[in-house]
Formats: sequence, C-alpha cells, structure tokens
Amino acid sequence: MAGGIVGSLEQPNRVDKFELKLDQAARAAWLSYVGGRTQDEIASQLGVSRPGVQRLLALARQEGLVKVHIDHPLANCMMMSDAIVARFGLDFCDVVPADPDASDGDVPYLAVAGAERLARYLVASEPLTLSLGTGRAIRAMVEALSRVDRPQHRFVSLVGNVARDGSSNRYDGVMVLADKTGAERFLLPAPVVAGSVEEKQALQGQRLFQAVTEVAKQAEASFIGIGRIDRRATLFQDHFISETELEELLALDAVGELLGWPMNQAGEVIDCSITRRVTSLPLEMLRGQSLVALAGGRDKGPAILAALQGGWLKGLVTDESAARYIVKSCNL
Amino acid sequence: MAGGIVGSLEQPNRVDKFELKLDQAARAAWLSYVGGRTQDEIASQLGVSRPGVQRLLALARQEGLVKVHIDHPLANCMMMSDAIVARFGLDFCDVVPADPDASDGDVPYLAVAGAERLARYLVASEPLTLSLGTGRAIRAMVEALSRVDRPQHRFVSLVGNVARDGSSNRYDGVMVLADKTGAERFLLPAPVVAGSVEEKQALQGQRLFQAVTEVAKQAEASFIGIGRIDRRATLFQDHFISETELEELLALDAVGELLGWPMNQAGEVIDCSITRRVTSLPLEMLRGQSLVALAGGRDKGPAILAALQGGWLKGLVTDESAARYIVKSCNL
DNA sequence: TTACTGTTCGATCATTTGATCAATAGACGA
DNA sequence: TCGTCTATTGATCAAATGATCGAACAGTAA
Repeated sequence: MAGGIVGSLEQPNRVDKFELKLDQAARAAWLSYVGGRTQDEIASQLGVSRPGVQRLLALARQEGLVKVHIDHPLANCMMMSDAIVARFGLDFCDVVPADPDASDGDVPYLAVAGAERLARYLVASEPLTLSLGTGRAIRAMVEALSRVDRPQHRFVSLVGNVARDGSSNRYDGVMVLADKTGAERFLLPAPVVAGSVEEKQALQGQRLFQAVTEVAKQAEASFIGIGRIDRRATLFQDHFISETELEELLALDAVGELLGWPMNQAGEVIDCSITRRVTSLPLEMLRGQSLVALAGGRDKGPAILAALQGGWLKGLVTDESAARYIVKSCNL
Repeated sequence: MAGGIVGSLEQPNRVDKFELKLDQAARAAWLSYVGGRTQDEIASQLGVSRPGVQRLLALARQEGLVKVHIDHPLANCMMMSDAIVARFGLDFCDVVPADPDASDGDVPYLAVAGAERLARYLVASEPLTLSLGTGRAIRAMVEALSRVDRPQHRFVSLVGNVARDGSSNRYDGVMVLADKTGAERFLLPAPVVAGSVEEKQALQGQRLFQAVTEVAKQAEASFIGIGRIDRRATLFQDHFISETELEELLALDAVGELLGWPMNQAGEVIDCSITRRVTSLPLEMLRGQSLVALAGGRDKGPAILAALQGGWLKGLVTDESAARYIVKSCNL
C-alpha cells in the first residue's frame, strides 16, 4: 500500500514501514517465545533470513513488546534482591520468602539460605579460614548446616564469646561449626564489650587474643549477624551493655550494630564510650574480606540498611520483609 | 532442619523437596528471562552446575512459572476479533496469530491465550465453580496454566470422562486443573455417548451423576472445545461414535459439536439417534453461564461458525485462520 | 551386608543463537 | 547519469544453549 504516491512526505511512509516491521516483530516474537520455534523455522515462515529474524526479535524486545512474568511468589524476592545488589554493590543478596509466622519464625528460612551460602565455601578442598559473628541467626545457620568432614578448614570468632559474668556466649557458632566439620576452632576469649578501656587494652595485650585476631585477619570470608539498637537488642538483653549505655547509644542515633560496633543511619561507626570498649575486630580490618550478613525481619530493617549504607557488606541474606523495608527506604 | 518429625510420611517430604526445587526454578527463571543472565552466571549464582540450571529452567517452563506475553495488537487479528465480537454479540474474542504449520500446531497458541482467560477467572478470591469440556485444546489450556493455590474453587466436567471401553478420557482437564490449584474436582462418571437410550437414562438416574450435574449447573463459566463432524472428528477417532453413526450425522448436515451435541450450520442441535444418547449437560442448561469456546484451525472454521450462529457462546478463543474463515463467510 | 533399581548429577557434543563484517541496494545530490 | 553515502542484508564465527549419555548416589529388598 505504500506504493501509491511517490512524492508523499517522509513521515507517513516511515511510520507505515515501522508499523509493518513491528507487526512482523510481534509475529516473530510470538513464534519464538510462545511457540518455541527456532529462528530458522521462523525465518522460513516469515520469509526472511535468519539474521533478519534475529533483528526482529531484538526490535521486539527493545520496543517492549515482549513481557515476561515469572509467576511465583519468589519473583518479588528476586526483584528486591537485584535492586539491593545493584544499589549497594554487593556480590549477592539472597531474599528468602517472608515467613508469616512470629518474629523469630523467619530464622529457619534465613538459616537455611545462609547455610547454603556457607556450604558453598565449605566444599572447597583447599584449606579455608572463615570467621563468624554471633547471634541467633548465625547460630541457627550453623545448626541448619549438614555435617561434612572438612578438617582442613579453620573457623574463628570475630566477637568475644564470653559475657561479663564469665558465662560463655550461647549464640556462638564456631563451636558447632567446628564440631560438624572436624575443623580447627579459634575463640575470642573476651566479652563483647569490656568493662573499661583499660580492661580492653589488657585483653588486647594477651597473646591468645592477639593470636586469634591474627587468624581472623586471614579469613577469606565472614558470616555475621546484624543487631538492632533498641530495648530488644541482643546486645542489651544479654547484658553486654547496660541500660544507661543503651540510652547513650540511642541518644547518639545508633540504629544498628555489626560485631558490637554501633552505627548510625549512614552506617558510620559511632565513636562513644562503648565503642572504645568493644573488643571485636575493627570493621575496617574486614574490608578486604567477603563480609556476609545474615538478618531478617521488618524490625531489623533500619539496622540492615545502616550496614548497607556503610558499605561494610559484600553479601546479604535477608527476608522479604526486611528487603521490602530497604527497597522502600531507598526508593528502589 | 528436617530433623524434627521422625515418623513423617513420604508425601510431605516429597512436596517440600518439590517446592524447594520450584523455588530455585523460579529463581533461575527470573535470572534468565528477566535478568537476561547467561546460564553459566546463574549456575554460579545458584551454586549448581550449568546442566542443573537447564533442568531448573525446563521445570519452570513445564510448570508454567514463566509467562510470556506479546504486547502488540496484531492489526489483522484485532480487526477480525472486533468484527466477530460485534457480529455475534460476544463478551470477547481472542484471535491469536495463525500457525502455518500442521493442524494441531496451533494448539499451543490457543492454549496460552485460553489459559490467560481462564486465569482471569481463577484469581478471584471468592469461591468459584467452573466447568470444563474436553478435547486437546482444553487439555492444552489447563496445561499452559501456571500453578496457583486456589483451594476455594471447584471444577466440574461437562462431558463424560470415560470411553465406551472404560478407559478414562485422556483429554480431561479437570484433574490437571484441580491438581494445579488444589481445588475440588467433580468428574462425570459416564461415556460421552451412551450405548443406548436406556443406558443413558440409567446413568442419569445415578445419584453421583445427578450430584455432579447439580454442581455443573452452578458454574459461573464454562470452557469448552468445539468439535468437527467428519472423519477426523475426535468424537469419531476416539470411538465415542461409530462409523455408521458418523455417517448418520453427516447425512443430517451436522458440521460441528459442542460437548458432544451435534449441530447444523445454523447452530441448531440436531435431534437424532445420537443426540438421544449424549450424556453431557444440555446446552440449554448452560445458557445462563459464560460459555467460552476454544478452537482454531481453518478446518474447524465451519464448526466454530455453527457454534457462533447458534448463539451458544459468550467468548471465543481462536486463531487467525479460523477467524478469517468466519469473517469471510459472514461478509464482515 | 550386598545386590539391585530407580533417580539424579555432571561431562560432552550437536544445535541454536547473537554479533561482527563485508557487500549490496537504494537515496540523494551533483 | 554518475558517484557517494547510508541503510539494510546476508555470510561467518564465537558464545550459549539443549540433549544425550555414563557415573554416582540413595533407597529397597533379599
């Protein structure tokens, strides 16, 4: 039909031609994506060459004619995961489906997802050093892991595993993990927060402390939890910090903590009386490692976001509700 | 993780495993189709081998997790669709592009288009009763549908799902659909055409038969195929009717059938020896419902046209070649 | 425990796809 | 009418994909 008027303006012809191409592109796309035909078959059906079909398909995709929808509850998770990875430059971000159950009900999910990540490191046959934080999530993760014989690896705690009263940390994962794999273990013989600056210095002066720190520095990867800073914070509930100290942190706008290091919304470690007494490895020391955090639940959203903002993490295993908070907060 | 229940039956475990696989399949599908990643990248991201990713993608497609929609009004199809809707007072008419290939080559297209229509009913959260006919198209449609959890719905067959020899109908969609949604299913325990009028009456006298019929009457919508009446008719090829019976129908100018009820060009149900033995629900009984037919191919044109002429249909999903026949025949 | 069976997994190969590049046809100005 | 320039086309090759096959594995029964 374009044949008629020779002197016609450029516009109508162009549009017509383009529309025609789009029509054919739609056909090609239909045949390819819905019909599952090969490009050769499509080529002979539409009477164009194979590369021609390729161009049509490219056009169809480019023009947004092809809409793909993954019809599964996880689609959501993947979307958020991708957004978070892109925004914060992570190596990966696993978003597990939200558990409609109670607050700590999502730990199993996280635990399994985290264990899968962890297992991927463990399969390596060459000796590996991994460091672990503490917390329910980390503990659950190592418990979700299946037994594998990996005596060549080493596991080291990044966080002191004794409380102020001398009792040992019930959420330490290193012991369990080392038991499950037959690997070597290195525990940090210190409370998370020392009683005073002097005590911290005394601890850090110990040869054992220094030896463990040295091992931790060599770790290829670290799995840590993310803590909230509020009345329900583990740090507070397990008496690592007192009520006065908690209030001091809240006054300084602390929203979360990594390894006991409190940070503000921007993810900057807050310098305060508590920070000066934290015995864990400085976060800066872990910059070179793959720092993988494991935390979920809507309530932990701000804390997780802070950790991301600070650029501390290389990987994140979280759940749908926390991911949603993060995505919303960043307008992703 | 699985540690809890020792005596757990095989089923739950199986289901769990399957769900887990599906989850991962959805992840893989997302990364592949939406994210455009290569299978190698997905493999390393999910921690499986590349062939593993391939299997996951195959599973995702097979389970209908991946839905592709071509968002372009193919001018031709749309035009014919409009014409048919206007001429026969339908609620809708979907025309999919023709597949120039063999007769049954167009089933996938129809199936996808039909599944989209069906899915629109299924999303309803309030309980819904849908009835289904039989045939390749219907079967393909339910297979193209993605898995959704809709236990509140009910599905009922409009056509007997056993052959004369007692084997069950291979094209029955109710079972598949109910499996995919977890909904209740009601099957018609009868052959399409009874051996004799007495047998039909005996069947209809059964309490089960009456119960299923009662459910079918309550259906909000029905999805049915359209059958030809000739030597290649499903009715004949699957031995629902004998050669003599076929010839009798042809002599009476039958051109098509709905649910086993033969009709002439005008779409009037033909009263004959066969009609008196058809066990399916009378078409009149479905007048109040949304009767959606699914059929395509140039060869089925006359049958489809007859169904339209009879005014039985509220919706039609067909293909370009059948649509062209209809449009031409009616001088639209 | 051992053999068997059914299943799953990963290496390999053929096919399909995407991309580059040279050639050709058409368009425009001289 | 010619020359040149651009847009489009088809050939070629590397990458990615799908499929087959053998091996390892778990589960089962003797």
